[in-house]
Amino acid sequence: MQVATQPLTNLFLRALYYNVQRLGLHIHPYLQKTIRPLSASQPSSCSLVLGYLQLLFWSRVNDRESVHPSALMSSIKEWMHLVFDPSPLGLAIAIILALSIPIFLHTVVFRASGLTTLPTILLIGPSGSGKTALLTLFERENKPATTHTSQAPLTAECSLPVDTVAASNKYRSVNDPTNQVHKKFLLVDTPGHGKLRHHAFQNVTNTSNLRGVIFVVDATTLGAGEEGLREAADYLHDLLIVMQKLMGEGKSSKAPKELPILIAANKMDLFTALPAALVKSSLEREITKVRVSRSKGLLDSGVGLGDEQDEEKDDWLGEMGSEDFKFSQMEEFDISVEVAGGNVLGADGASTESWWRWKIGALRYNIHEAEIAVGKIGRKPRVAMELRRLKMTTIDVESLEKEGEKKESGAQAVSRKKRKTRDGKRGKIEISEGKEVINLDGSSTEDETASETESEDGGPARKKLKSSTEPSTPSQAKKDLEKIRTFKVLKVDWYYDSVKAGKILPMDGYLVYEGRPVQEPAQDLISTNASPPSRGSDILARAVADAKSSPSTAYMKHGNARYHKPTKSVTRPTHLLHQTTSEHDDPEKFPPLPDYLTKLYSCERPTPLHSPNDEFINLLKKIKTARQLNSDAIGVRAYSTLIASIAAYPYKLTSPTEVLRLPGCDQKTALLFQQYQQTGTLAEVTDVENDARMKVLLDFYNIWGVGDHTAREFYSRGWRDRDDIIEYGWERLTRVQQIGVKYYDEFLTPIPAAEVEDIGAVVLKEANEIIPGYQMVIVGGHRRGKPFSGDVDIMLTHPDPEATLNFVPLITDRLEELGWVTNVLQHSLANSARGQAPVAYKSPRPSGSGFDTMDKALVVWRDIRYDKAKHEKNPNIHRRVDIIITPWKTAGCGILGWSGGTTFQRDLRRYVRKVKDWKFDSSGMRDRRDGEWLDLEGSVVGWGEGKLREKEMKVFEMCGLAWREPWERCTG
DNA sequence: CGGCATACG
DNA sequence: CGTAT
DNA sequence: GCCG
Repeated sequence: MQVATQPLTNLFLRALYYNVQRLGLHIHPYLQKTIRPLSASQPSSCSLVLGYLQLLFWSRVNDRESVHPSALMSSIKEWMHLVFDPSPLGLAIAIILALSIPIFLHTVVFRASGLTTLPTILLIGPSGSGKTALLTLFERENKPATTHTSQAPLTAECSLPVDTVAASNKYRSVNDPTNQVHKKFLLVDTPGHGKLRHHAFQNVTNTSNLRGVIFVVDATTLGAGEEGLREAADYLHDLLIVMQKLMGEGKSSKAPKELPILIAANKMDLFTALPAALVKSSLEREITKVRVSRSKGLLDSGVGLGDEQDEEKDDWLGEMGSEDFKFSQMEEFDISVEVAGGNVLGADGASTESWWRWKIGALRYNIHEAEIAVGKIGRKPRVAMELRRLKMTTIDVESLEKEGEKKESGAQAVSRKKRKTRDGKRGKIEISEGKEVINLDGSSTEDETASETESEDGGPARKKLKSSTEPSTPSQAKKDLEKIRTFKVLKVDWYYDSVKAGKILPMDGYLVYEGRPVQEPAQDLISTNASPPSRGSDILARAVADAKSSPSTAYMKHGNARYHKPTKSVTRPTHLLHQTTSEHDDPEKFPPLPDYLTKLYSCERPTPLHSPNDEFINLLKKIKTARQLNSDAIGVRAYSTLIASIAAYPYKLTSPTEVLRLPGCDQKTALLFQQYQQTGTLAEVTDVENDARMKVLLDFYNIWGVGDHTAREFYSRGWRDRDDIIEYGWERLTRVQQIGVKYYDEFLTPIPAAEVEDIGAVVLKEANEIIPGYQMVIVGGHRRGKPFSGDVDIMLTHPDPEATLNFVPLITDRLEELGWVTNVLQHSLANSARGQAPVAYKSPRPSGSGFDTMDKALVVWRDIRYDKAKHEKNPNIHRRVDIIITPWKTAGCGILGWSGGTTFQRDLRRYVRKVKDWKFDSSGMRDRRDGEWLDLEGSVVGWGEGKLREKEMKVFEMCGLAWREPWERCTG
């Protein structure tokens, strides 16, 4: 389908292009969706940027075919024929249409041209790398005369002739989007000599409309240990630092939104040249060295410890605390690094294709150049969301006006509220008593919003805008475009009507949103409910308050890309623990370390539910969650380990040195404790809690069915709260996610222990109604002694292996019929399946169906008992319940596997792997050497009272582990 | 410098 | 990729 | 982030 769409798309885009030309505009692409100009002579009064336009266009073409056979229609008639006449193609269109309805963005953007300076690309590199030759080559490849300025650095105005571009992308269609770029740009050569580097760096910071940097290196001089490599790495390191700082500053208007750098490995035609991949890795390795030596130099220069961290942070390239430098670390600062080989001179002529390709990418138009967007969307919050997704930050002029007129709770807040009530009304979630139904009805949000606009958001707000800023004649429209630097979103009808009229119409009546572009990376200026520091709720006020209250002062002072885009771990480099000699630090004075705390695996020690250091632990858990939301799985693992370790420590910690004794804890942990001891909190925790993005991610992450990945995914779509999900993404949620959203608050409500036991009793009773003789153990957090649980884990077992086989559907069906279970989120029956076809190549298991079932069902539960006199509907809240079925013979493993905290389980598995070379999971133990099932608990016979506990104890014993009560497995 | 628990839907 | 411990 |  994807393959088929491309050519069809272009047909329509070309039609659009034609019309835009008639209006005296010219088209440019956005998001790599575009078309090739039909004629070389383009009127350059305006340019047009398209975003996913084809969808809009398809639907509009269909909508309007009969409605107005306008200029638009007649002009694209030829393509309409092309497309619709052959029936297979017509069919394809219909299908595509159907599929694309739910897709959101329908934005066409264009801007007045001639306002901005030419985009610029800098040529930087050590002398002798071939920069000047490259510059000359690029000039030669460009037809128009180039002008040399005599001052150094050398500047050349180049242009990208369409032909050249197309030729360099032979494998691409001529209509390919990527051909649409700025056709003229400046190429600035900079001196390569070491002494003159600051010129180059000044260019980086001072050039307006800087689109990219080409760092030229001579690939023949980059062998390991060669001086050329060292010099190049040195230069590149400093250059990247400059770029990083520039990007980090963010708000200082000069900084581009992204700044790609191409490392052009020159002279690849020579056989002594290093391949591009090697150039990359050698440079990374060498920069790692440079980075270390630079930071050493700083350390030695003897600044105070406190300042030193900050100083260093500014001059440290890439990811804080990382051992190795990788170019990918620059992405955190929106700097993409590409290494590509080529040669300027050579027997077969120059080979610079990959460089051209990069350059085309760098010169592509983007939305930040745009001043007008048109689209199908008609309501402000929606516009705000689309702009968020495009990283286009603006401040609503309406809110600015309000600010000017002094307070009055902002219009934005009102419209926001309105939207929320509308959501309620829309009622995606319906309850039909008894059974609850998640309504999957996909009744197009799009159409709804489009038609609503007229009546709802239209009126007063728009008129107001019109009176203040709207021009009344087309020519004035253009003038105003150039005067007022605002970003406007218009309804697409403005475009169609303009086409119809054959001229640019005034924008009154079409304006959906108008905003002033903002430089700083403020995230939630337009629409948010995250972080409401000022209840006044005026957008601007909030923006300011945000900026003030936001991350800790250190953050702001060194304003760093990490603030808004912490993709990687963002820790500071580990410093040595500053040792002060006080009595508290005397190791002699520490309480004796219990022997179990010398053990590495948390399953080897008792870890109670509460520890004297709970406050510190809770802070560490927050860092752990932050690691999770920032996709740092290893960080999560590390924090889990050290949390489990501290949680097992029975004394109140008194000094950082004391922390160092604990397994899984080292310098970094000690420093954190020191900080906690001195300030009562942790800087990273404070930062995270003040981070609006993290708040949103956490809220999403708390939805059952949404993990960290999906949380980030939602965020990247521009969604900022669950209402956004419901309004813009409901149809795209999975069924369980919909349930998760629906019962969001209820699932987060703690379940008192008594209720947990009550639920367990109900499940056991019903199980015995089906097959008598069932036994039940409540596992999970409740078994560990938690007074409140997040969910209920019920484990059922039966002495008869036949009884537990495929029992899960029986019990869930029954509970569902009775009404206790309102939804089944998930069934697991794989162990049953595996039981039928066990590891065949080994000896048969001991009699019976050993590995038959360890099946489970994850369900939504609601108590069916309530006072019907008092309530019309069931007032009980929904609970998450896991029903787990284990066969008797592995019940000990099952209970063990479901009773410990996560870290306890992981460590148990690591332990049996290391000590016994076994593999544990809750359905049993296997030997890693032959895959054979091990009967650990077979020696426990009978099925009376206490036998299950005995079986569980037996498993500990067989593993060589001391028995730990369930409430000693609280590893967190 | 590699490894970090394990399984199922 | 989500869930469970 | 810590361990072997």
